[in-house]
Amino acid sequence: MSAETHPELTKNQALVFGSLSGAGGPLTAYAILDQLRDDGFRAPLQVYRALDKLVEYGMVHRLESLNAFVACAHTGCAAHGAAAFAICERCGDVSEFTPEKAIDLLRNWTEQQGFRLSRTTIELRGTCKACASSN
Amino acid sequence: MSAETHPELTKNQALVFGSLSGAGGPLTAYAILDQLRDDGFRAPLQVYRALDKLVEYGMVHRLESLNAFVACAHTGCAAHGAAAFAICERCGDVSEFTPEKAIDLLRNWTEQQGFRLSRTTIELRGTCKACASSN
DNA sequence: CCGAGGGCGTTACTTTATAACACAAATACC
DNA sequence: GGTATTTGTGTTATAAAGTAACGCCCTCGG
Ligand SMILES: [Zn+2]
Ligand SMILES: [Zn+2]
Ligand SMILES: [Zn+2]
Ligand SMILES: [Zn+2]
Repeated sequence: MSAETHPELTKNQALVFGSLSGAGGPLTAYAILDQLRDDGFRAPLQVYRALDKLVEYGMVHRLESLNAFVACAHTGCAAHGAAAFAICERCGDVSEFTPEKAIDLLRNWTEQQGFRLSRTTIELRGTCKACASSN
Repeated sequence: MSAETHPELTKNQALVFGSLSGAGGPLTAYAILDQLRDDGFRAPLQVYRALDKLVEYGMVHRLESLNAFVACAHTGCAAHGAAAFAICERCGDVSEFTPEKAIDLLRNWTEQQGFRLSRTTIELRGTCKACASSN
């Protein structure tokens, strides 16, 4: 897994990305730091610096409502400008999807307002199917 | 100003809401705290507790990508289940709007997934018209 | 060789948010 | 009225998330 079409990650970036990919879900910066203590990580900045780059490359998304980060589910999200996330408040599961039409509508609104859009955050909170049935 | 159709605010809730309404834009919890020192506020919890209720009542929205709070622009947002925000990264201006269609599309997606939606966060970052023209 | 830029490591710090405990006021119930 | 329950409150202390500032080491293009 992980056919890297990536811009040459540095060692720290690769470690952080590995940690996030392996997690199969969102992690906070401090959780990543703890995971990487054995690899020589000592301070939050080491994590944040790597995360900044990974987000810039579209390989990692920041979940604003969770103060956490998650590996992109699409092996490189640079393609689709924006993504959306459904976050289960029961089990913590996060599904990334790409609601193109909804995003188009939002972009249309911004254009009509003369607002120059640079980043779109869409996060849905609720209960996932599994958790809803195991009521 | 402010035709109160409100669920009987307590003193602290009213103070916090007043502070936010008067600001004409988003404030962090700590900024509110500073504004209310003279009214007897001493600790963040006093602000956060009031904010929790105000958000619950739909009178205040939390801007996740800003860690800040803003008074609802529609004199009671309980009506429309979800709102969206365009946030100018230059001047900090925030416009609240209600992209019903986009929200419907998102809700449809969740329903198809069996995801029970409870809260929707839509935040658009970019440059507002005024700031974009005064390049 | 040298200078610029990028990544790195470290210390210290700021900002944002909660836990825990105790008391007061309102509400509900008999 | 008296008593339980809930809701709001004030305070101290602490946790969690994010950044500033500094100096070092590379590497790349002169
Ligand atoms: Zn993605
Ligand atoms: Zn779940
Ligand atoms: Zn609103
Ligand atoms: Zn602006």
